[in-house]
Amino acid sequence: MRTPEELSELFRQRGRKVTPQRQCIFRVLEGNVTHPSAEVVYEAARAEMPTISLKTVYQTLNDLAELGEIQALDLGTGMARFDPNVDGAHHHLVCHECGKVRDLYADLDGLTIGQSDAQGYDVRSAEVVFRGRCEDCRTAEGAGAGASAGSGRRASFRAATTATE
Amino acid sequence: MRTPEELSELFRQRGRKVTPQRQCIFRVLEGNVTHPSAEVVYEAARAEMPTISLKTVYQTLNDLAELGEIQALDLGTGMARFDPNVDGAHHHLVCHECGKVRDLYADLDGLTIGQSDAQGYDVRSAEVVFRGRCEDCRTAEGAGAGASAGSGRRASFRAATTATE
DNA sequence: TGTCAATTAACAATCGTTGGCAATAGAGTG
DNA sequence: CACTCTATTGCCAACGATTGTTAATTGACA
Repeated sequence: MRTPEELSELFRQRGRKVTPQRQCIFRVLEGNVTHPSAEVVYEAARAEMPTISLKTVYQTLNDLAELGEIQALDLGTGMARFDPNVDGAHHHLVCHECGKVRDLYADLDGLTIGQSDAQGYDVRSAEVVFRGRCEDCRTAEGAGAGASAGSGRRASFRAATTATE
Repeated sequence: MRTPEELSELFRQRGRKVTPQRQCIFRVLEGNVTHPSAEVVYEAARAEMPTISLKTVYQTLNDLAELGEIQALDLGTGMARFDPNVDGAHHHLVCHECGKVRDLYADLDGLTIGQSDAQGYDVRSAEVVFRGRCEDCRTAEGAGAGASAGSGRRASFRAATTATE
């Protein structure tokens, strides 16, 4: 996602008006690595601007997604998550317990399929979602029995991590 | 997913009763590669058993998912899709236009991450969802302009296909 | 045969999200 | 500055998928 200033310019170019509400949402999203839901963006925005409405938040998030400045993610957590990081080459680690999401910068050059394998699909994107329990959930609750240990998992591509909530 | 007979046996073992409704749903799912939604299962079941209720369908699908006999998928199509194929090693091609899903049997040995990359997550599963427009949607509507052609995509793993709806 | 789970119908309720509406505010343009 | 037209707000209704409730009935299994 671009900077709030650049976004303002972009909105103007597209005939959209640059309102304080929208600027507020731009700021909330700037550098946000928590993959927030609309509700979370709403709360954060209200901290600065108590009268902002949930409607406007949804509206603006959709506008941004339309412009390709953020990505709406369906990670199976029950609600849309919005990711200002549109750098493409990253995927997601999702905790099935608390819903926490972490970015996974992975060397997934291999993650494309040839036309012959695409079964006629015009493939535009490939998303990988890794699911498991995050460290917090593991240490917090499951103090006793530890069945897993992730025995045979192989590391087959390089990955670099990035924060999140 | 096992055969209806085996499922019946399994249900009895678990103290669940084997009702005609459940058996009907077992049959609907047997060999079903269409990744049906609950509603679709409901319709198919009603063909055989007109009085079956949607509630029972949801109940039974959840039971089967609990037992690991089917997998509930969230493919971003707005509703849960149920996959009797639990063979693990396959992923999905989703048409963002009509929602059609195709199995993609892919050689994705590479699709595991090492403990060091898992950021403390106890990773249990990795799903890959490829999104695009299916052949039907492409030929049907987009007769004229064809911008794409999927220029630079590389084929980097073998994939075998499987039917779907 | 008897018990207890399962089913049914009909309906309310949930949750995330979108829509309508009327009134007001305010951004952009001239 | 003034005008216009979009945006915002508040409030509430509605959506679609799913789950819950209730009470009455059915039927599987021991």
